[in-house]
Amino acid sequence: MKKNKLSSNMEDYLEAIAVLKAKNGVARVRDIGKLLSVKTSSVTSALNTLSKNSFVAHERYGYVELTKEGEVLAQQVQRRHDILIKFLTDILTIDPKIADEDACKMEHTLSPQTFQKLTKFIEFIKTCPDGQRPDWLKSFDYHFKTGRRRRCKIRELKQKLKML
Amino acid sequence: MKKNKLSSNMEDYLEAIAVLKAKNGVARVRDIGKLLSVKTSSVTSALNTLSKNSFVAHERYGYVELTKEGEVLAQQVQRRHDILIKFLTDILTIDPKIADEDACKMEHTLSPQTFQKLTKFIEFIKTCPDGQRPDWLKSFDYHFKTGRRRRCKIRELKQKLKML
DNA sequence: TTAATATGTTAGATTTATCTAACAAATAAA
DNA sequence: TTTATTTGTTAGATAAATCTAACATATTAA
Repeated sequence: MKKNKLSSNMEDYLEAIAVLKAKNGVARVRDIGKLLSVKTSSVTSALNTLSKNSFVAHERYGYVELTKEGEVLAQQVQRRHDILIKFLTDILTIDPKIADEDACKMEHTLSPQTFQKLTKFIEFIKTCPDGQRPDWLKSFDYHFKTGRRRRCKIRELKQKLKML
Repeated sequence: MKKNKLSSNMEDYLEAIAVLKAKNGVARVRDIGKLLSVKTSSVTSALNTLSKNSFVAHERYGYVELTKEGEVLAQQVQRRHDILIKFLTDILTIDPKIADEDACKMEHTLSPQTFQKLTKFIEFIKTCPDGQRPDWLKSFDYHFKTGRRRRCKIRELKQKLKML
């Protein structure tokens, strides 16, 4: 009983299970519910669906385990979440809590192409060495706060050259 | 019977109505259904909900009209859609069709803070004048395609200065 | 102007995700 | 080891969004 595409909701449960295992060593129904802000009965219900599709292994009253497949999928979701968080916090400087909420909304549905380009874009902007070329992030921060642009080093250097 | 917060789904219907009115002058049930890829019965059902909440005015077998409130909300959604499209196509150079799909997924739920920062960010990057400071978009495109960075004008100018 | 076609509506079923309330099992405390 | 508390499950209800199929109204064409 496999499925190639889980709902955003089911992906959320997988992700929550992975997060809890990483944090506490085990994932319990109660904690999954707390993390996702749903009642435990909703968790049980979701786990039944995920079990039928072989993404989790769960016996009554036991801890929740991810299958190999479940783990792979959870990791994919987490990777996408991380990319989004990085963009939102490091580049747009969104508050961490809001960034996390926004990332949760996007992580399930955005196209692979967008994730790929976004990854490259982040890497491109963040590895921009200060001094060697202008520091985009600082420039953007300055622009966001003041509405103005920072002084342009290239132009100034060109001026100097001319004067010599 | 007002509501302060419509579901993403209902916002989609409002947006579709606005798009059709702009394009064809009128919005018909059939065309709304086509645009959103749902059956006309689903549209009728949605219009009932929107009517009850005073976002549309719709009499049986007639054209669909937005109320003042509906129009305001539709415009807000469209504005958010445009911001996202601009970022995805102009900066990340995502294919227009995919960009549109992705924008549709984000436009209803992202935080105001993210939209605000994103708007500024786009403006900041796009008004970067070529020659005066490095053209970020071209540099990113080069980096995305080759994995390398373009030559650094500042460093070269500094070298020249030293040599003199 | 009637018949054919297109469009819109209604009723009722289905799916997904949630909830409450009653119950069952496991764990902790007395 | 009983009792109390916490945790997990089940059954059944609810809400949103969709669908199909039958029907109603408009529009177009003969």
